[in-house]
Amino acid sequence: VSADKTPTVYDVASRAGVSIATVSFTFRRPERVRPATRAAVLAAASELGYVPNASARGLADGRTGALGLYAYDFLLDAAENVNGAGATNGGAGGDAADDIDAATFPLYVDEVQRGVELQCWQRGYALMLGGGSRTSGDTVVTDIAGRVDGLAVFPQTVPPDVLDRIAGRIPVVEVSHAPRDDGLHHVTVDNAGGMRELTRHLIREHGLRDLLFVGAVDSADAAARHRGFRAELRAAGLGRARPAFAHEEGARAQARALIELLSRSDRPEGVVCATDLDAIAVLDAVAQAGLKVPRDLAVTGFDGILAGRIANPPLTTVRQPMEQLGRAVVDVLVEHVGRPRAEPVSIQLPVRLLIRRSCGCSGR
Amino acid sequence: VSADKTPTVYDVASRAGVSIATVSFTFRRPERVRPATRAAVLAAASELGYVPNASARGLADGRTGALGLYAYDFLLDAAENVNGAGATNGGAGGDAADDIDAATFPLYVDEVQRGVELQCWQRGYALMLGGGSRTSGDTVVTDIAGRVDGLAVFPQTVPPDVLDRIAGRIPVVEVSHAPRDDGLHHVTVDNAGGMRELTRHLIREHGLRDLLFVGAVDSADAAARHRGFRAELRAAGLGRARPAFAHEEGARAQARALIELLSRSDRPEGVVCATDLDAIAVLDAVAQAGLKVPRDLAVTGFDGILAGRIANPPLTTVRQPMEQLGRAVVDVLVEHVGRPRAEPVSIQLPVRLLIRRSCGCSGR
DNA sequence: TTGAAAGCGCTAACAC
DNA sequence: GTGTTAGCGCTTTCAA
Repeated sequence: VSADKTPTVYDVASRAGVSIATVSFTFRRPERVRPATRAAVLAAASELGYVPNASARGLADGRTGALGLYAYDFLLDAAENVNGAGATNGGAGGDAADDIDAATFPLYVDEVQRGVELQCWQRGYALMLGGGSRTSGDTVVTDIAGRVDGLAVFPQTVPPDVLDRIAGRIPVVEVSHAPRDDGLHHVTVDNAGGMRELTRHLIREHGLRDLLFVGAVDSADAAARHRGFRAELRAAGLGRARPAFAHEEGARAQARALIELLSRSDRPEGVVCATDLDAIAVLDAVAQAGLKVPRDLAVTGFDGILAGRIANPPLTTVRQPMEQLGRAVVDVLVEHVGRPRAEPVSIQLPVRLLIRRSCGCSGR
Repeated sequence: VSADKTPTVYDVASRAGVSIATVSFTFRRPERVRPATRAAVLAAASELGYVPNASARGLADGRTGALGLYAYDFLLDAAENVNGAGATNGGAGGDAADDIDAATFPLYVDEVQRGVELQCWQRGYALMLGGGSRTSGDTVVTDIAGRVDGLAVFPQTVPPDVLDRIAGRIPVVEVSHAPRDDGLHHVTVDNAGGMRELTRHLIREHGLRDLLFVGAVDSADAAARHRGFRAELRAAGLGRARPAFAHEEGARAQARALIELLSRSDRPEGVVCATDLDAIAVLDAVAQAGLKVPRDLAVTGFDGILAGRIANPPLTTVRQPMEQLGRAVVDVLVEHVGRPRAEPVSIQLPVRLLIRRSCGCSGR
């Protein structure tokens, strides 16, 4: 029944005895084709095993019907970092090598990605996932930008000028980043507010006064959290906070420094971390320093990833609505398809305090 | 500097004072262009903010540079099913509503997908994720098939005739399905062998003789597991096994029936499940029947998902190398790009027994 | 080394 | 309601 080449509209048309326009209409605007004709076309298509070529379609109508998410090498990075941190902590312990490692998956980005996927299906879009590594340069993100109607990127993942160029072509949203005047759309969460609430909990409910902030504040998100932390200290009259602790020399060096710090008699009463992953590393350091959480000090995270929940003790943290974040990203993109340089939109989602046990509460 | 339309090769060419062919060559075969010319083109491209149109490229050279993974509505389905089963079991318990639910994510498919992603990046391909729901019909999968150079699908996700049609156009691999004569590539694991090993463990190490198999055997995978189970019983001289237990009326009905069955005095000594998710549901039923695992009976799973590891007690199971599976899928696809009707390839990956506590062992 | 030109498969005016 | 036809932006012979 079939030729050797993959069938096109022309093949279907000639087999059905109609023009290619009619074939096209049959698929795009069925109601404009007489039922009998439509049936004939469909029959021919099915007999030939016709599969429309999306490239051709995209070229012709200027839309691809897909949204893009640039994943960078977060996944690979994450795996390395976590291993480096020696995160064998966590109540679940480590199974044999090839068992799933909750400290690696799912992470924050994975949950956001899931939200993006779900919402894409719902809005009738396909999702183009692109992944780069540090070595792949800008070609990958540009490449995926060339194949979608809208693109989502995580911050610090793509050079600003590259993003700007892409934003001139399709809508771009920067996930999880405070609005800034870069012509991109932004979807983020209330980092500062969440951190204030968490810090307040530590101060009011647990009477802690000497708190240390741990984690790099190199991203806008982390900076906002640090800001919220300090603001709340100030509000409580605890102005003279220790400087934020972070070690650039890598996870191992940071761990050592942390252990050293915690072993001193003037160790803080609580450690407030920029992320759950940071907190899990701290939990590890605390254990290595021969101390117990929350007995000897409180430790808190930020994000609400699974690893924090199965950590030992379970991490008190601030939960980000990651799936919602992902869904919101898609909504913004879909709303702006075809209008690349439209007025940038900013959405901020609320966060929620998740009281577990690492702060000293007796909850779960 | 810029016009209002997104720049094309023509714009770049005219700005650089060359032909479009030279622009194209500059990107595709830089070595064939004189350095000075190349530099001029690159400069023009960058000034204009040129982003190549992937649709046009795909149309012209017949390749999209992307691989596809059709996800169906596994994710949505899973969420529903699990909730329906009332799987509030598991040691981690349930946090507030918007916390992550380990019984929902990551599941088997999520881990495989992750392997697919990782390997796609590595091989220089983008990944097109398509998701359908029962209502979306075949259009979605056909649509994504039309935009990629190779497609991976989970079994029972796409009607055979649709798959066959697609396979005539691009290579298709059916993930996690025993080879069958359908012209598709297959990547699967040693389901029967893994289940035999697990069953043997129960019989030899724990002296169990009255084992019940729980779970639908409607998929080839599950069928292979059931086969392995029975084979091992037979080998141990325990031929008269109970019939496999599964309830079509939905998770709730199955739970009720299970509780009823377990409450009887002639309850089995062990329940061998087709999947971890099944096992977690059984754990739940056991608890509701007022019994304790493994004291009153053993329960085992299959897959090795995270939820089983943080279940209470931790699930003894057979771990599938899911990430590897995903990577293998990509490799097969990449190897066959451009050769849709090539000889089908079959790959079977080994599995590994994961002894935890639900079988009665004292391990972790 | 570079340019001219012929498509790739489909969509959407526009004409009939 | 259906057919004709002009592109969509890029790749790739083939000539120059």
